[in-house]
Amino acid sequence: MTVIGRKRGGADVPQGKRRLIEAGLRLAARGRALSSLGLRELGREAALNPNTFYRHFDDIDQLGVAAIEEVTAKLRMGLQQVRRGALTHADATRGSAEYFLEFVRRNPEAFLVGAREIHSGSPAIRSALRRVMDEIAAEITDDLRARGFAPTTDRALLLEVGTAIVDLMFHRSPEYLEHPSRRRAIVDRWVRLARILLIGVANAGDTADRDSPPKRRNSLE
Amino acid sequence: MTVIGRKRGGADVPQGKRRLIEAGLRLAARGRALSSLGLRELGREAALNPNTFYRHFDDIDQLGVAAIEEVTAKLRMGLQQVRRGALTHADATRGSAEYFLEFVRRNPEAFLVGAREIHSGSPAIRSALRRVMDEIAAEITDDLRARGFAPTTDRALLLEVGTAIVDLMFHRSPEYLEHPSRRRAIVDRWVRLARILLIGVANAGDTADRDSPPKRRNSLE
DNA sequence: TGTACATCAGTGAACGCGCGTTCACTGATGTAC
DNA sequence: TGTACATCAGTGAACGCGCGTTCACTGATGTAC
Repeated sequence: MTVIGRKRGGADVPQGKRRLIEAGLRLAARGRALSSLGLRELGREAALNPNTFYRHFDDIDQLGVAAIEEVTAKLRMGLQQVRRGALTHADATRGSAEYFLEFVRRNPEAFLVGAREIHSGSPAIRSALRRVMDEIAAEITDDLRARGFAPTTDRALLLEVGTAIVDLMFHRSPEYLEHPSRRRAIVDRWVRLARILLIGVANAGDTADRDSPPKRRNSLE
Repeated sequence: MTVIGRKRGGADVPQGKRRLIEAGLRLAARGRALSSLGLRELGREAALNPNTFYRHFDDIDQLGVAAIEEVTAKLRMGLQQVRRGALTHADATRGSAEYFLEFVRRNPEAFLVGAREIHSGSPAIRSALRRVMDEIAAEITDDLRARGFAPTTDRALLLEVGTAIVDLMFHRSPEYLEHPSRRRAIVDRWVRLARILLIGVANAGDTADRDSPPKRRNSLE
């Protein structure tokens, strides 16, 4: 009641702004860079007057940042949901891969854009994306720890491995989305690599800072 | 002498075409997608008449493909050169990382564009990039083999690990280029991850197709 | 409860500019005989 | 060796179109008193 500058009872983001953001994601998912979208093009896609854009943004980069923040918020929420159900019964490696993929499948559009903008976008866009990726990596790491995996290994090292797993999956996810027939093989490969990384870190944790070549440790060969 | 359609005694690529390609790389390295470059803009950057473009290309995508093929050819050549010198004396892991980085440092422009276009570009661009990356991975794999690393491990699995290493380095290379002060730390991280992958594959090669969780194998913990 | 005012999302017309593209041209190099 | 012709990279002027941006407007919602 005494809140100032907050109109329309709680609907924080105006409809037109939402539609422009969604239009941006839709267009960018077709293969275009977010920053290369025209603002008349956006207006058309959103079925809005071209200059409605200026009510909400100063330029397209600003819309890009807003769009990515939508995406990452969505991802973070989706992850929380899926995680509770999927992770209770399954081995950690395959479980991690699959909850990630469930999200990818459910948000192909957002994901194609995200995977693309991680290297292209403005600093703001990139840091928003890195933030979620690091968050997922941290979740994987904590999950492993909670399951008693490699208890003597340095947590920082485990986190690096988690980050590597996320990076590998993230960068290959467009391939996953674009070739449904190869999905099985791609997932198998992810699982294999994740397992190798985990075996590696469990066996190498205590020598990771030394300079001896890895072949010295092939005791099982 | 009897070659038809081959004029000007061997100078295959006309000067203007070269200048346009180089202008494209230069502009794209500043952060723009190759496909978003204007062709008048290219003409300006190349100090050429705008429509000289049409002498050599039908559209900007075609220039993009030509540019990427230049880059990858350069990379392939650079790799061969650097490799001979660098790989004869050094442990395989660090050596591999460093010859890669030497190339990155010497061709920052081409590399920033490459890392960006791997997810954005046209199918032709992407497959050209994947080709070099797979080639590098194969070189790493063969190198490991030649050094007698993990002789009983399936070559295909070793190749997957090599590919993962290349992917990780490739995707993080813009970060490497953009933050000179963090270079040491980034390289150290690459080396650590590569070593973990190699230890992992050496220890896990024979169980990679089974479903047992990795923690069962922590015999060294 | 009513009235007057403020705020703000969205509209429609209009601007000037740079863009992609086409055209007919020039001049240099290579080829035929 | 000379002459006539073909090829092709690069030029300069011109076109019409769509773009980003500005402006003054409308109409709905919220606020003051």
